[in-house]
Formats: sequence, C-alpha cells, structure tokens
Amino acid sequence: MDERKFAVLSAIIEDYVATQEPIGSKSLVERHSLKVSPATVRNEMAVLEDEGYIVQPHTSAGRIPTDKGYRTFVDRLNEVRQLSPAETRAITQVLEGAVDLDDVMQKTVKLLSQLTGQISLVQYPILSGSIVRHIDLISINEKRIMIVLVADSGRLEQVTVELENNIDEKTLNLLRNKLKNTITNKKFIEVATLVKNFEDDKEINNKVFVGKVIEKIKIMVTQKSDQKIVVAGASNLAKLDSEFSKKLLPVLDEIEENVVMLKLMGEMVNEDELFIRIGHENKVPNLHSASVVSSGYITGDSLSKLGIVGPTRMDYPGTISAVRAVARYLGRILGNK
Amino acid sequence: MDERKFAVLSAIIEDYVATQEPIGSKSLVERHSLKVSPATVRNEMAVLEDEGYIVQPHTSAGRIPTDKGYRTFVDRLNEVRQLSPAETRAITQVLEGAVDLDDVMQKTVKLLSQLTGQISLVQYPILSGSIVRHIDLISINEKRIMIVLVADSGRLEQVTVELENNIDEKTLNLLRNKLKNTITNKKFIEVATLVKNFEDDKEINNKVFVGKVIEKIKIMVTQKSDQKIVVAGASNLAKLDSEFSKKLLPVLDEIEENVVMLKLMGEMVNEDELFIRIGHENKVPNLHSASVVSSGYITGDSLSKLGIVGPTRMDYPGTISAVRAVARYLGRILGNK
DNA sequence: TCTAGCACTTGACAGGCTTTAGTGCTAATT
DNA sequence: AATTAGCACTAAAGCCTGTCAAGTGCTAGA
Repeated sequence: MDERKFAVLSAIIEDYVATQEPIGSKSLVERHSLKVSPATVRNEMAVLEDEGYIVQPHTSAGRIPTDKGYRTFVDRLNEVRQLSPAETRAITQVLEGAVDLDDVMQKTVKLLSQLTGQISLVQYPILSGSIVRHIDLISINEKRIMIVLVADSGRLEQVTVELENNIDEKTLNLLRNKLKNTITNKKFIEVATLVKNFEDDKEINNKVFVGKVIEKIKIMVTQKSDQKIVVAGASNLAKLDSEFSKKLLPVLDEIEENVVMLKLMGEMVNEDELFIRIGHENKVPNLHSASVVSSGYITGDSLSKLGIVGPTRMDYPGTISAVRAVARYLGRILGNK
Repeated sequence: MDERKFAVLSAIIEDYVATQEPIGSKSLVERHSLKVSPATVRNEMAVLEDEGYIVQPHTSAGRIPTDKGYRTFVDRLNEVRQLSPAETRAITQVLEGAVDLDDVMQKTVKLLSQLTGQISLVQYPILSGSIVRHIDLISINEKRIMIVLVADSGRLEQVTVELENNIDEKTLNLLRNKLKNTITNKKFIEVATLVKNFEDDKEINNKVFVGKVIEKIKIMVTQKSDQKIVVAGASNLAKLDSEFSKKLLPVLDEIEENVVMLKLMGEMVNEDELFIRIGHENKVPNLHSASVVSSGYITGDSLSKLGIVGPTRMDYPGTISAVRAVARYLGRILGNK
C-alpha cells in the first residue's frame, strides 16, 4: 500500500475514533492537511473499499474502517505516542504508594482502566516460576486450619481447611515443621512433587486432616496458581453505546467468574511484547466487535499478562502506549521490591 | 392514609418499577383487580398528587412515584417477599463452596449483585472486635519484610515493609517472637497499645526497621481495619438508562477508591436491621436519584455492613429480601466456620 | 360516596417534504 | 498519467403536520 493511501486510511481511522461517525471525503480534507482535493481522496477511498479496508454503512454516507483496516493501521504504527509527563507521573506515584502485592495489583488495574478508558485485566504474577518464601499452618479455631503460602514475588495465597474433628496440635506442629523444611525456598512447580512424599510418611499420615492439607496445598500450587486476575473499569461500559455494552455484558460476567478470562488470556501474548487482537480476530464469541490489547510483564524469571478490552473503534496509539507503559512499570515495581 | 389509597400507591409503584413508564388510571384498574372504576382511581390519584406521593411528568401522562411515595410504600411493607427455593439454594451453594475469606467476600458481593441486579457493596468483617490468631514477619528478600496478621474471623491482612539496609535476622527473630507472645489471642483494638511498649524495649529498638514494623502494625490494626470493602455489579449500570448511569459513574469511581464508600457506609445501619435511603434522603451528592438498601451482618461479636445501590425505581420487596437473606447467610457462614 | 360521561390536553407516531452529506462518473486540466 | 472540478444521484436525517391514544379534571347523576 502506497504512502498516500495509508495516510487516507489513518485519517479516516483517526476521525472515526474521535467522532464515531462515518467519515466523508470532504470533511477529511478539511480536517487533515492532505494536499489533494476531495475528488482524489474519493478515488483513493473507492480503492480502499474494494480492497476491504473500509466500508460504507449505506450509500451516501461516509466510510468506516473494517477490522482489516484497523489491523493494517496498527501494523504500520511505529511512532508510539509518548505518554504525557502528567501520565507518567501518575503511574509512578500511584504504583509506588502501594503497600503490598494486592494493593499493587488493585492500583495497577484501576490505573490502566483510567488511562485507557477501557475495561482492564491484570493477571497476578504467576507462581510457576516463583520460589516459596514461607509456608505456615494456622489454626483459626478448633476445626479450621488456614494454610498460608508466600512467594518471593510478594504474592500470598491462603486457603482454609475444614476439619471433622478437633485439631491435634502435636501432629499439626509436626506437619508444619516438615512442610517448612521441605518446601521453603523451593520453586512452586516442585511443591506438588515434594509434598507427595508426605503421603507415605508414617509419622504423620495417620491423621485424616494431613491428607486434606496436602491435597489443598497441591491445588494451591497448581490449579489456582495462574488463574488469579483482577478486573476494573466495568463502569466504562456505561460510556459506550448500549448495543455494544449489551454484547459485552455476558463476557464481563464470565470474566468476573474467571472462566472466559482464561481463554482471553490464552489469546494473549507469550513474550514481553505487545499483542493486539482486533474484532473477528478474537476467538471468543461476543467479542467480535471488541479489540484486546495485551502485554506480558516480567517478574523474576517468569512472565505474566495484562491488558484491556474495548470496542474496535478505540484510540490504538494511546491505548498501546498506556498498556506498554503500565506493563513496564509494573515489572519494574515488582522487580525492585 | 387509608387502605385504598395505599393500594393505589402500591399498584402505581409496582407497575412503574416493572414498565418504567408513567401509569394511568385506566391501565391501573385493568392490571390490578381494584374493585373500583378508573374515575375513582383518578380522584385518589389527584389526592395522592396533592400530598406529594406521586407526580405527573407532563399533563396527559400517567403518574410516577416520588421519593416520598416510595418511602411510605417501603415503610408500610411488612409482608416480606420470600426468596424462591432456587434463590436460597443458590445462596447456600455459592457461599458454602468458598475456600477462604477473600473467596467468601468475593462470592457474596457477586451473588448480591446478581440477585438484585444492582451494584453491591460488602464490607469485610471489621477487625475491632476480632482476636489476633496469628502474627508473623516473613522476609521476602534481603530488603523486604512482609507482616501477616490473621484474625479469628479468617481475615488475613498483609503489608510489606521496605528497608534501607539488609535484614538483621537475629533482631527479626527476636521481634517476631516478642510480637507473637504479646499480641496472639488479644483483641485487635488492644494491639496498638500493646505494641507501644516495644518502643522502649532496649533489646530490639536499636534497629531502625523495628520502628518501621511497629508503625505499620499500628496502621494495620487501626486505619485499614474497617475500610476494606468489595464491590460488584458495576456492569449493571449498562442496563440502566444512560442519564442515570452518567450520574452514578463518578460515585462509583470514588467507591472503587474507597473514599465515598466510607460516607455511604456511614449512612448505613448501626444494628442488625435493614436500612433504606431513598433518593434525596442520601446525603451524598449525585446519589439523589439512587436508593441504598443496606444491612448489618454479625460475625463473632461485631457488626459489619453490606448493601446495594440502585435507581430509586427498584423492586424494593425483592431487593429487601435479597439483602436481608444474604446478610443472614453471610453471618451464619462466617460464624460457623 | 362512587361512577359515568365528556371536553380538553399533549406526547407519540406516521407520512411527506426538504435538506444535507456523501458518492461515482466524466470531462477538463496539469 | 494523475489530479481536479462539476454534476447527477442517493439515502439518511430533520422538520412539519395532522391524527391518534392515553390520560386528566370536572360535573352530574345514581
């Protein structure tokens, strides 16, 4: 595609994102200082339409970009818009004021949704690559034990176990010490295998609750580990037109249930780079008029993900730079700490 | 107010909530089996309007209820609608499937928003009345200590402390043990006073980080303790008309920031009973076309709060029973565990 | 005290007209 | 060969107008 055609496409996208109305040749020439006449632009537009980059909703209306149009626009986008000083300041200030990991995640997701005006998702640092810093068994009352696991990323996981009978303090202490000795400073991936040995341990395994605890720990380090996610900005839906938000509502419900989230994250990138899915490129149904902009972020030696979901007609340059910046700062904050 | 007038008012409210359109005398008689003619109803309506229970948006339209109308309706409401078996089943199933306190809170708030179709808020069990079951200091890496506090309600609070210098393991152990001995099984309210003595303790207080840790603990048990809250159902805004949601958006943003939340919760009840604020009864600006239905719930010997925010035109009987039921079940679940 | 009936009001709706923004095509111009 | 001006054409959007339906208040009669 030659330079001018791309300029026209870009101009259409820019205006359409801003006004949300079909863009005609005349207003395009007026608003952007293209140095040609509307007639020429019309010719270009006709070609662009033939090639599937833009469409006319009806005769005698302007053109709007297609998924393909957005895609080529995004692909050619190399000059990334810089965030304003105010924005970068906001990012550092907000993130550095956080007191613990939950706080960091909460603030990050909030920030991302405010910067982009979209719905944002942030995955907790995955446990797989992390190291167990601490494990403890805490008796909350006679029949409840809380298992606490802390990772070097600062991530803390808790689960409570209900018991049939009162807790046997002696066995509990024994088990606690064995656990501490066995899995502290080991990688999370190894934990499941390590605790497996406990099952044969005559010294402790005569009690039912030991089995329960071991079972829960296994679940904590495998199933739960990578599914934890925070969402924010659902209220941004209200700003959009209702047709769009009606489509997105069920998806959002499922995201809050952490079900579709997995699929969506599955769609996300596998490197520390930006990843964009536009409209029909999304495999999730109901998301065909939405775009996903996501990025990995690095903590320690593992990679987790974050991103936003919004209407295909979004400000890609702005969104891209926001997502990228937040991913970098988050990695830095978590790394530093 | 006599019986028939109230019946007319109720019928208007019922229909208006369902249809969201002004209700006229004729359709009212048709839909409800009032045993009088439309003309009589008209007379009643004229009186109701004079007394400020209903208004006409314009001549030749039906009437809609005012805040005052809703208020008297709610006040007279004594037969509480029973939840359907399906609904009660949903509540127990969802709540009993939760693995830890965070999970319970998350599920509760989600449930409440789904049952009512409104935005729901649930406050964490307040710490004031709880007992410290466990305290620990965990070194995450050379320069970070995580403080973990667990309450008998199952609530777990964590905060990380950044240090200037590397951790002195010996002092850390000393401090940890002193803390464990001093505050385990004490009430949260007492903790601030108890740790105050540490400041004069020669044995440990030659290290800077000790002061920092003590400081953070004080903050954890005072400031943070009662402000923790979960929100859900913001996406329900999208279902409402846009004018209303635009008004509510800023409030919601602030709720997510836990700022206005305090005010809102301040408005909430102080007993284990239901509490309703309709329209202008709300002190928070922007909430004048919204209603708040809230209730306390009991854990141990202290009282926390939960509730919903929605448009004044909501299904009060349904909402009331849902809020009440969820509050009871939540108290029961947390109490049992 | 209730109700039937009637005149009156007014928003909602449908149809037809005009306006407007946009197009494609052709012929002229650079 | 590329660009531009001009023109005929199209269809949505806006505007007016008259009709309709729903609702009211009031009065007179049961």
